[in-house]
Amino acid sequence: MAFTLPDFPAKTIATKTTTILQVPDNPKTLILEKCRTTRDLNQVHAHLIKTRLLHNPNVANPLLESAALLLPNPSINYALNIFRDLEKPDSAAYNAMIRGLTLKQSSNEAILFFRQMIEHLVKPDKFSFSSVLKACSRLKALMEGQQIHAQIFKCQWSCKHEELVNNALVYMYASCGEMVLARRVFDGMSERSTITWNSMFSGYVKSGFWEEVTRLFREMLDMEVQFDGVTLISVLTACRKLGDLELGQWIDDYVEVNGLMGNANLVTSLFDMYAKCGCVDAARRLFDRMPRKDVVAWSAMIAGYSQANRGKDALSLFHEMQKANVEPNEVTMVTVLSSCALLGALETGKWVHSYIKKKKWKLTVTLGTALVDFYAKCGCVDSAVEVFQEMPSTNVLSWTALIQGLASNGQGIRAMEYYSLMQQQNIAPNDVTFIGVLCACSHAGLVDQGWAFFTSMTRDFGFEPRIEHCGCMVDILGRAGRIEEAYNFIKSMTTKPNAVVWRTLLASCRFHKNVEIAEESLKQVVRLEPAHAGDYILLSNVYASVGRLEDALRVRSQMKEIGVKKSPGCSLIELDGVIHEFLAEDSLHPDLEDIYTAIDHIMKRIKLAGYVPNTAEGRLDAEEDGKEASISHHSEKLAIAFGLLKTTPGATIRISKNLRICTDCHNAAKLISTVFDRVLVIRDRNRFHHFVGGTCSCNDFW
DNA sequence: GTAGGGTTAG
Repeated sequence: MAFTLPDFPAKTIATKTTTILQVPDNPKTLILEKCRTTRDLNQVHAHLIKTRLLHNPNVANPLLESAALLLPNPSINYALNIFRDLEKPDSAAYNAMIRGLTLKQSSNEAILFFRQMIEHLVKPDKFSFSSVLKACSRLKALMEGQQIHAQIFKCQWSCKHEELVNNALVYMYASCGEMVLARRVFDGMSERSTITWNSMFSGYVKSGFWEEVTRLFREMLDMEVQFDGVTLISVLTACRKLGDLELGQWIDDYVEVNGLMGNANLVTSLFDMYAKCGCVDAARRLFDRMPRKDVVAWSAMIAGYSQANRGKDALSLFHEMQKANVEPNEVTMVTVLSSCALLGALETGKWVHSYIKKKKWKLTVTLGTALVDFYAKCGCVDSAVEVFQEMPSTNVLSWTALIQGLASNGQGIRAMEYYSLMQQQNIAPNDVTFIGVLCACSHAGLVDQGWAFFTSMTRDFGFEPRIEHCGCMVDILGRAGRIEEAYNFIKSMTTKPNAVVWRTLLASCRFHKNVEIAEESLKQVVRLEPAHAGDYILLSNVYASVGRLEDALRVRSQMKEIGVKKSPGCSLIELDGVIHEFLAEDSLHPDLEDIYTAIDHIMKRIKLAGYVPNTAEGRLDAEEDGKEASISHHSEKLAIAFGLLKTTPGATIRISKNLRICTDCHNAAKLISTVFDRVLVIRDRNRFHHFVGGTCSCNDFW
C-alpha cells in the first residue's frame, strides 16, 4: 500500500520480514509491504513512535489499515490499540476500522464504530457509508441499514449521488430481501455499472425471485448494458430453477462465442444448469471439457447425476474424482450419500460415514440429515436414529428425514413419537413432514390418526393438502380395507387426482379383492397416463384373486393388443461395495452365465422346499411361457442375487428394486432366507424389508 | 463491490 509522508528521513527501515521501502523517484512515498505478522507491525509501530511520526495521520492511518485489513484475526486488537492511541481519529481512521471489522466477520462492532464516529462528529464519507452498509448486508440488519440510508439522504454533500454508496445500498437491501427498496435505489441512480446490476441480480437470486432475474436480464439486453460473467452466473441459477433451457442455451452460445469458457465458475454454472434442466449428458460433455476441475465442479456434476436418479453414474464419477486426487468436501459427501441412498449402496455410504469420522468433520445439519436419510433408505433404522441423536443441531429437514425413514421401515408408531418430540422442541413441521407423518399412519394402520393429522395439517398449520397428502390418505384407507371410503375421498378431492392416486387405490383393490372399484381405477389410470404394464397386471391379479381367471387372461391379452410396454424392471445388487445393475431381459451382463446356473440351482432348491408360486402372476407366467414352473420377474431377481451370494461366501447381498414387491416375491424371499440361512434385504421403492431365517422384520404390509 | 455445487416427499 502506498502513502505519502511529508518529512520522513530518507532511509529504509527493515525488520526480518517487513520493509518500509522508500520509492527512489519519490522520496515522499513509502511502501509498507509484507507486514504479515503482529511482530512486524510491532517493529514498525515502535519505530514510528520513536521518530514521532505516529502523530501524523498520513503515517498512522496506513499503519492502522495495515493492521485492520492485512493481518489475520488477532491483529484486530492490535489495530484497536493503534486506534485508541490516536489523538483525533479522522474519517480515514474510522473507515479502516469499519472495513477491518467487517472483513473479520465482526460486523456488529463495525456498526458500533460507525455510531461512535457520528457521535464524535466525524463526518462520514462515501467510504464510511459503503463499508458500514456492507456490515449491514452481512448481518441482514435492515433497520440499521435504513437509518444509514436516512443519513445519506440527509447529507448535504454529494454522497447520495456516489455510485459506490448507491451500490452498497442496493446490495444492502438486496441482502435483506427487500427487493422493492433495492429497486427504488437502483431506479434512482443516474449511472449504473455492471456491478450495480449484479447486486440486483444477487438479491433476486437470494430471494428466489427467478422470473425477476430473467426479466431483468432481458431488460439489460434491451438497454444494451454491458454484462459480465458474474451476471451470467446469476441468470444461469435462475434458468436452472425455472427450467428455462432456451435462455440457458443462449448463454452457452454466448460464452462459447465470446471465449469465456476459461471462466471455471461460469462453466460450472453452465453445466449445472444443463444437468438440472434434465440434460445430464450435455452437462457431462461440458464438464469433460474443463481443463481443471475443482471440488465444486466435481460436486456439481455428481449432484447432477444424483438428482437425475442416476446414482450409479454419480458414484462412479465420485471414484474418478478420488483418482484425480481432488479432496471431497462436505457438499461432495452430501451428494454422494444421497446417491448411496438412491441405490441402497450401504457399504459405500458407510465408508463415507467413517471418512467423515476419520477427518473429524463437524456433523452439520445438512451432513447429518444426509446420513440419517441414507441409513433410513438403506433400512438401517437404528443407525439413522443414532446419527440423528448425535447431531448437535437439527432442523425441520432432519426431523422429516427421520420420521419418513422410520415410517417407511415399518416403524410408524416410533415415527409418530418423533413427531410429537419435534413439536415439544418447537420445530415447526412443513408440508413434507406431513407426508412422512401420514405415511407412518398408513404403515401402522392408524386410520383415525391419519384423518386427525390430515385435518390438523390445514387447520393448525395452514398447509393445503397437496396431491401427495391425498395419495397418503387413499393409501391409509385402502390398506385398511376401506376401499369405498377411499374411492369417495378421491371423488371429493379439490385437487385433481393423478395416476399415482388411482394406482394406489388399484393396488388396495388387489389386496382386498374389490373388482368393481379396481375396474374403475384402471380406467382412470389409463386415462391419465399412457399405458403402464403394472396397472393392467394389478387388475388382472384382482380378477385372478377372486377366481375370475378368464377375465384375468383377457386383461393380459388386451395388454398385448394395445401394445402396453413393460418398462424394463431394474434391480440393483450391492456386492462388497460394488453396485451391479440388472435390467430385465439383460442378456449382456457379464455374470449372466453364472447367474443362470445359479437360478437353476435356486429353482431346484425352491422346488425341493415345496415352494409353489401361488399368485396369479406366477400361474399366468407359467401358462404364457408354456413352461411348467417359470419364475416371475421378481423371483428371478432374487435368484440372481442368491446366485451371487452362493458364489461369494460370506458376502452380504442387498437387492434394491424400483418395483413394488408382489406377494410372490415376498414368499420367495422368506423361503430363500430360510434355505440359505442368510439375512436378506429387499427394497420396495423406499422401503426395506429384512428377512432373517424366513421371517420379515417389517410386518406392517404383509 | 457483485458470482458456481448440497439435505426432507412422490
